[in-house]
Amino acid sequence: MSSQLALADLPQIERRTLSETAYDALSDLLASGRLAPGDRLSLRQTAAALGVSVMPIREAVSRLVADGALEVAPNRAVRVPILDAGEFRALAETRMAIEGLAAGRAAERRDAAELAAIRRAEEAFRANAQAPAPDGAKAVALNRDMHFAVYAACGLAPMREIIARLWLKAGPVLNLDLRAHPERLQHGSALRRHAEVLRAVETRDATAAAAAVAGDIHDAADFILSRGGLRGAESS
Amino acid sequence: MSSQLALADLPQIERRTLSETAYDALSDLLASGRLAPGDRLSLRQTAAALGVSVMPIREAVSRLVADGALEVAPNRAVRVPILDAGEFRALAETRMAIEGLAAGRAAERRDAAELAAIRRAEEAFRANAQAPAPDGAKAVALNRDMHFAVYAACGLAPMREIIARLWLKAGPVLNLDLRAHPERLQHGSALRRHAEVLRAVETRDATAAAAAVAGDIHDAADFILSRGGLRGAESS
DNA sequence: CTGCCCGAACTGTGATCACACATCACTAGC
DNA sequence: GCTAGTGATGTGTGATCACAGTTCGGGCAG
Repeated sequence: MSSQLALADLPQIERRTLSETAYDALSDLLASGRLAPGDRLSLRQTAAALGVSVMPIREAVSRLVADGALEVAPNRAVRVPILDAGEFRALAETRMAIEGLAAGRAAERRDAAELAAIRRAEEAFRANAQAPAPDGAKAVALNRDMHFAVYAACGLAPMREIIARLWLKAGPVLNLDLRAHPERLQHGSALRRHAEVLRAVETRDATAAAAAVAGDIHDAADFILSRGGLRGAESS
Repeated sequence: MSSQLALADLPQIERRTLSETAYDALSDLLASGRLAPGDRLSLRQTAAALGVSVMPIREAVSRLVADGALEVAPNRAVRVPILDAGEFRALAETRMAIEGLAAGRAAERRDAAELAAIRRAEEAFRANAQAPAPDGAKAVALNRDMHFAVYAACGLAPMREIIARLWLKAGPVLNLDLRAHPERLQHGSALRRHAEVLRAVETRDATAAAAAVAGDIHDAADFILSRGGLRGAESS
């Protein structure tokens, strides 16, 4: 029957639950640094803000708590975790190890299309950073795009999920600062590190790619730590 | 006041929500392989089995879904994911990379107490495996204890959480088989690999520790893949 | 003016109900 | 006899209500 052909062209109707939408919305807030460490979150208030009942919010929040991106205090208050210097350092070291691993694999296995995507992401980040007035919020998103363009080429889906979760935990600490002071993009090392990553991926140099990504993470973490905004922080 | 001293000795009352308890119960079922890939899970039935309402179960299940330990089919049915050969291989490779990393760090940083704990875990696993009639369920638990005794010595809390999540995803596939055929413990390579891990940690040989853990994971994954129980599986 | 205390408002947790949808057995129609 | 439609049953999802606990501010006593 000809109708079969017409039906085959129909796009699948996407079935998203409100919980997923709420999870995405809160994730975005956390990853972009619009929720700062220590900020409290009320189920009812966020439910009202998103125009839904508390149920979808509960599920979204409980997932984020499981990810470590949010925490429930013994008082049962939900808030963005405040990392002390030691926890932040451990998180940064974990990221350096795992994201370095992923970048190394990406350098070895990437194909032409993936390389092109990484190159585009690097260019976009550079264009914004070198602009007369860099956009902090945009820089956060473009930085994320650049990193995940690399990790997408590593060929391991579980690895990408793990890294996404790590970013959820580190996002509030890292990006709050970047949003507030986008000018450090121009003097910071991110630009140079990204160029190193791109070059290593181009030449299939796994060791260099891992070192460049680890260096990028290390520099950013060092900057945050030296600024001393964390509880119990001491420089280096 | 002397009552202050007496009060200080009181252990903290643990405030566990029903959701957490349910999560632990389901995690245990998954990690030990008592829930097999493809098994369906009904919220109402499990709620009745645990003697609670569906609410705590919903939160527990949604967390496990977020971890990838469960999945909701487009039909909205909750079930244990059925990994095809490619997915299983990617998961195994990710585990080899990350758990190898953790083992390497553990070998470098372990202190005497951690070494002793690892040694005890290795002995316990060996004792059960070399018994006339090895206990499959016990072997699963002891194998887990051995691995996590090593990872606990790596000094990075986020790394341990990541590995725990990976085990949740791989558990049903790996341990279902081991529970059914515990006799392969006697001929399998797990015993030898564990001894290699212990030796490497004793001598602080990071490279050897990483290789031994990766080898252990590789051998188990290879065995599962060669057995061909996975969709789209071909040997090696 | 300062300290304590009590109560109102809010928090997350859990139970219960309502709803749209999927599945499957069964039956009426070809 | 076989297919398509129909109903009952069970599913996850979402809303609403009830409750114990916390927090915070206003008012009373010192």
